[in-house]
Amino acid sequence: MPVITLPDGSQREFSQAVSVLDVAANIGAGLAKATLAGKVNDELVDASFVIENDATLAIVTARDEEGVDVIRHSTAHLLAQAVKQLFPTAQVTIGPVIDNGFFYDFAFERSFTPDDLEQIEKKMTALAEEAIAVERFELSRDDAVAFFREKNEEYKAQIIESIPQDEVLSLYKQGDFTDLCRGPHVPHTGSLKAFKLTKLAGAYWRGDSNNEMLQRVYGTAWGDKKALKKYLHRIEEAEKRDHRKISKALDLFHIQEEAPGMIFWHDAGLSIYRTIEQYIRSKLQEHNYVEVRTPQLVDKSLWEKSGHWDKFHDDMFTVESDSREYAVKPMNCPCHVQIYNQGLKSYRDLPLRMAEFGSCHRNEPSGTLHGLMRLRNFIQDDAHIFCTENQVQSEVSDFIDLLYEVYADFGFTDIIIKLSTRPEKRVGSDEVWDKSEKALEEALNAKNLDWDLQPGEGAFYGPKIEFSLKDCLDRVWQCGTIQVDFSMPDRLDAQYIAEDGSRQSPVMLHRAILGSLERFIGILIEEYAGKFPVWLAPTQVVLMSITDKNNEYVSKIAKILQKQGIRVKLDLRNEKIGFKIREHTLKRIPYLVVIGDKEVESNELAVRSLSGKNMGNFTPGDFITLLATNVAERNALES
RNA sequence: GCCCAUAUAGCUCAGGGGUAGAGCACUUCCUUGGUAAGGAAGAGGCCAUCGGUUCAAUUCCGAUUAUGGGCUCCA
Repeated sequence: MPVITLPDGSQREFSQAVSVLDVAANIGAGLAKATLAGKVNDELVDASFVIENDATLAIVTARDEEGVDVIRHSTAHLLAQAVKQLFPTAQVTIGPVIDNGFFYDFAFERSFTPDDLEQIEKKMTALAEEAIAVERFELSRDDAVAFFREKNEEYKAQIIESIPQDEVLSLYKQGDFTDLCRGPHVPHTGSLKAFKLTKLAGAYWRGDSNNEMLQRVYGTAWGDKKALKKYLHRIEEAEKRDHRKISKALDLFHIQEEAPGMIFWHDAGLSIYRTIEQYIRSKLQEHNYVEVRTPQLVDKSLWEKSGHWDKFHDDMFTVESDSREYAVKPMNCPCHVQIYNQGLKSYRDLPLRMAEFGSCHRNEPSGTLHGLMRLRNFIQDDAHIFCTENQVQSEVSDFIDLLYEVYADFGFTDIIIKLSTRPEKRVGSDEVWDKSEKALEEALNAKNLDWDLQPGEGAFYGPKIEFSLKDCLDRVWQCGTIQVDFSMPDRLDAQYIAEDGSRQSPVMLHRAILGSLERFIGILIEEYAGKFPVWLAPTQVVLMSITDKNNEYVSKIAKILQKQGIRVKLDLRNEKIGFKIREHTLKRIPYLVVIGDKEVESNELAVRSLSGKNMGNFTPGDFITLLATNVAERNALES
């Protein structure tokens, strides 16, 4: 006689064991129809799950986030069923739920084409309309292996073989298609009404690049058509923020075939670049860093000594000259140690914080290049902190504070933090790794920050914290980082004289706030959709004359503004004012100033914001104050 | 590096086995116009590169390079 407690606290008593669906039907026919799954005692189960004893139950429908995930998972199965029907020799592998959708990986003798994708989607729609029942059953591990081997599903069999033998596995059968799955799933395919296959891609079997490549089909699925449409629209809007598109429109930079992965910065783009660089420089000064500059080409022997050659020589550019081999620097740290090594250092010199806007080249694999986000040549706001072991914790802590201060100035609040610990291939003793990992972890915890652990993802010389930001399509890019390194100073003979007169190796902290300036600018462009705040905008003001009679006054005002360091452009063309406004609005200029006879007469400026608001007339002095305030406070543009 | 797709005017894109198309931008002329496109005329292309098929290739096929979407990698 189970008593079922519903989320609103009400209870229903049944005279015998009941399924989730039974309870839903008992509440109402409409709810029964909408039921996708249930949550019994907080555990997600199928709608067919039978409740024997007293339990709490929440009916899961497409209105619940979990319900939508069930739909996504079931749509992945629907995709696999459709593929198997259209291409019987294709083999299924895995098909998990991801953000906003799902994917399924297949092995097939030929590549799927975009036409296939259309066909598959049509077949899926047809199968969904049939409302095929989805039924769960169980098999022992060995029976499950035999089951899939018999169906020529070698990949599936292999997956199951890696599961412990004593486990009982659940399988889901819908018509002629059966898949291994933990579930839960929708009761029948008729619950799948709003999905779309989005892209084809390659993916390695078991995520290992030594394995063969499978074909991955991505899709999105939602509770109803409206939600699907909303999502597709959102993606469309996000794509408009793509930094490559905006940069073309705003004339910020270009890349060309002769220099893949390297940026030709145009004047407007470089203006943003330099504003950021200057800003960081002022922060470094505030936090007692020194700035240095080191060579682009350094003899191979230094990279051998630092350990980079061993691990990364394939990814380094080299130059030969006078029978010597040089490497174009992929990072700045070994060079910074060379500066540190000039002159004997005392513990009194530590911590020594050495910064460089260092231009680095890395021969990244061709398939990884991505606009400004992943390049072969980039400049980091790099620095190395040489300190004693006892100073590590406070240096890490101070750095995190500095990083948050800077990110806040750029308007970023959604910062993803990951702590990466020792990889398999590494240098240094376990004792040293223990110590460094603990130092990072404690610094994070002391600040109550949310972070994820990435075991085995650390650099070869030490653990690291990564600070990542998202682009317009929610792809995550690492920007800031701090890495503890007990090894390199030793390898490159860095030392200091301790209080007791002994020679000690300093600890080195590798750290960057923005990371690659290029990448950071890419993210900024997408974050702001090109509408840069005044302090960053390449052109802050455009002065426009109504007729050429006003040109002389406009030029005079321009000189006054320029003298205050304001980035001004003139538009004295023989065009209508509406035309000029449109053009500069499309160029995302923060302030447009209209100057006609009235303004010349009153010695004023008619100011219009990028958002189209008429801000009224200003005296030149008041307008300068307005700009100066916005720059000083790093205000975002008003919307 | 691997899988798939793409490459036509400065930009965004259409086209198609036999003189190459549009819109915007550009140039010239007219227009001096008060808050998101005034009008007219003109110029602009080795259709990414290299091969192959063909009487004929920008179009079909192959390779290369680059870009885009993923996968792997990212000191």
